[in-house]
Amino acid sequence: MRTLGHLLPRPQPSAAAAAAFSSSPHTLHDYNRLLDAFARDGDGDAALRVLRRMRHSSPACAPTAASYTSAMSALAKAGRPADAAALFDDMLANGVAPDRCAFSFLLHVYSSHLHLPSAAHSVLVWMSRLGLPPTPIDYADLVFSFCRAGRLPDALQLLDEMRALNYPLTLHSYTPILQVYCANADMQSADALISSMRSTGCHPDVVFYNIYVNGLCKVGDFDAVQRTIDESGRNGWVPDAVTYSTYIAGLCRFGYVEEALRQLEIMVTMGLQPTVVGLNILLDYVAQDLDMWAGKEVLERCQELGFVVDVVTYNTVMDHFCKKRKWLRVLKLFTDLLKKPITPNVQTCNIFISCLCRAGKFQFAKFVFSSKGFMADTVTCNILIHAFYEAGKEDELGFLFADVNAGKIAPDTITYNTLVDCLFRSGRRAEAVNLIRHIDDGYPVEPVARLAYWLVRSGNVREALRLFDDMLEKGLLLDSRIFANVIKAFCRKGPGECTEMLQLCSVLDRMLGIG
DNA sequence: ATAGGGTTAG
Repeated sequence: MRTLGHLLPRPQPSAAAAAAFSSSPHTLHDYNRLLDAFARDGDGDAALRVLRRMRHSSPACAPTAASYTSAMSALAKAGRPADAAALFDDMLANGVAPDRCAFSFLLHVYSSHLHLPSAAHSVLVWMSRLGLPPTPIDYADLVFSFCRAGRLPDALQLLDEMRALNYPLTLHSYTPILQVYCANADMQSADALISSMRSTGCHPDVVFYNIYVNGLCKVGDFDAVQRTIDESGRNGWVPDAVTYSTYIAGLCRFGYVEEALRQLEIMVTMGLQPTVVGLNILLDYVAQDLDMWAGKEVLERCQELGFVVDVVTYNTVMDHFCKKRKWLRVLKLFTDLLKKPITPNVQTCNIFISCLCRAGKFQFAKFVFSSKGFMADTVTCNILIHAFYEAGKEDELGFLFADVNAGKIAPDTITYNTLVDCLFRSGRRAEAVNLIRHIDDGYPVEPVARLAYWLVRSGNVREALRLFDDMLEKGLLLDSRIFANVIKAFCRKGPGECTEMLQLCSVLDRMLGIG
């Protein structure tokens, strides 16, 4: 293995780009088809170029609302939703009247991409006033957006407005509401929602019930799950692979692995294949309890049963072998994976690097890190720091910090936490303090809290106080997590109880600015 | 034909 270049997905050449070069569009229809293709590809720049060309070619071919909407779609798909929203303003400035689709798309961008439900709501009001009635999808988009923003009352009010306008309430408007109830483990409200829907003739479908089943699983009410599945025929829906996969994953999470495997059999005899995701969760949990690795290779068994596996399946299994210190298994899986039409992702490489470090193969880990085509990310960085410190090889980390200093890898909170822990464990107290003092964002809470813990535990209370004083002087507030760690550290010093209550109290007074 | 449903690395 000389290069890992083939590990990374290559950007696909744009079909639309090819079309653009092979034939020169002249009519509006041609241009709009081209824009549609760029929208599918998510090529925002190309779409903007087409718009410019339409305006400036001779004879000019003025873009219509449909042209702008396609270009907005291309920008949104390219991860540039703000540019998409700005293009709507361009359209207005160019005297093009937006049609219903343009408004709908703007609403979608505000609600789903920019997470601005209030802005999306004003689009809804705006288009309604212009006599362009919002579609059920627009309403569902907006309900979803309110719910995701944690604004359930606004979402419910929107449903009331729809009822007042005699607007048909679709399943898609109810689904986000159910999600909120389930996320809050409020299954009573979920039940009430379902009965009120049924009474108005809106019957939930599989997806809706799958969300409901997921909610029941989260609270561990498996009797209700079984009941829901048993009554499905009467309620006009058919459980699918996701229903069972959700059920099975839920059972696994509560440790009912035997029952999970039983449900897997039921599911297979019903002619349903587990979804990849469901299979991955199952493998993840089963691996912890049963020693099913010892016998037959699990992935081979999965393939015999015709189960579809993906990169996450491989990652999951590799990680479990790695934790069980079966290095050769991991290596075999990794090389098997490279032979398959499955593309490894960053996680695959990170699991592999983590495995190499645990196995003590630091040179190999470094080699993979610097292989062409392997893009190290923050997690890679954190794995390496932890592993090299653990092995007392921190002096060899230069290769990593070179990339961090060059801005190729951005450290995050976990990086700083890890560094604080590692520096302290290797007796480099001053370096740990220095690190935290010089982070660009300025004293991030978690690393500071960790540092405070270490300082107090190692008897350097004065050093901790100096740190807090500096923070207070800079106008920073001491987060409750910092207080919690200081208290924890003091109370850990003596067996059972805090032996230095007076000192703790005076430190807390100082932190509160009352000492 | 179209929106909404589970998962992996530190």
